[in-house]
Amino acid sequence: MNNQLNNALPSTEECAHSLKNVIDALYVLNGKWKLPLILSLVQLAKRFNEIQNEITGISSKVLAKELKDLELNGFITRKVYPTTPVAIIYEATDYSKTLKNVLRELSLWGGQHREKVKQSMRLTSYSLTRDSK
Amino acid sequence: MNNQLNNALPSTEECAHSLKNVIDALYVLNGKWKLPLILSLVQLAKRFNEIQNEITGISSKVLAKELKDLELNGFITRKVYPTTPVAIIYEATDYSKTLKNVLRELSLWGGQHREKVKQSMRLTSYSLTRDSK
DNA sequence: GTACCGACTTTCCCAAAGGTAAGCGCTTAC
DNA sequence: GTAAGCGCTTACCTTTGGGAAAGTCGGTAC
Repeated sequence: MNNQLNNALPSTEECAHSLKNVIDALYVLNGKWKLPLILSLVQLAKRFNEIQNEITGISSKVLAKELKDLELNGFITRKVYPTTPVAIIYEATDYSKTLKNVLRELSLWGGQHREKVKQSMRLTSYSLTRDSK
Repeated sequence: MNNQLNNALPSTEECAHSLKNVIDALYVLNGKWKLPLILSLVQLAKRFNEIQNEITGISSKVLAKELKDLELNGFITRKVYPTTPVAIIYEATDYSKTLKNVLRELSLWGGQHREKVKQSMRLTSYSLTRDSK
């Protein structure tokens, strides 16, 4: 028993578990677009073209494939509203919403990270201008 | 001003920001192995073969490439200890540690997700045995 | 001097991800 | 009846990821 207090160092098994958990999570959330898509639809249900406008850079082919994938895995539902013309709305399921904390932390980190990259870019271009003169 | 209280609905720009943040984050954390590797090394600095034993499934080629990548991006450092024989230890930088919250949430979610998948597998195999009889 | 370990590198190969561009079936607008 | 918008699909191609297996280079142990 090397775990006398609850906040002692995590045991080896706990580490292995969290490693396995992360690997399992990434298995379904793999690729460039799944998390951005889920985030976009958790914020607001949208139609195909609206998504494509928001997530700049994704092609219709890839978007269609990713949406199918997300639906199969229970993250979103595709709803057809019989208006004229029909409106096809993709909306996040409750299961998607269990990712909220993950998305929040990832967004926070992404913001900080961009700042850090900007910093180092400034330094790089500074040393470049100095070196090239 | 549609934001009378701090906890009002997030504005459109805020949504767009968080989307951009997540996309930027995934740009450096892409692939199957980066987050698992960072997690493993944040828990404890290790040598090459130790990592390969912990992250089962990764080949030495891919591991070498990912480690180089992570070093270039400032997530880990490669330290050579002049013992005999030399020990090469990969350790997480402080910058890696800024990912702690992301990793914790991802691990938590991964654990829940595995439970959910197990559940649905049980249901599927039940209906399969019923259908096939 | 031969065999083994650690830390890779190299080669070869395959599959999946993803980009580009065009097209299609339907419907409404003009 | 022609054009435009929506929600895709298809075909083609390049890039990337990644697995298997063998090789390499400097140790050290015997």
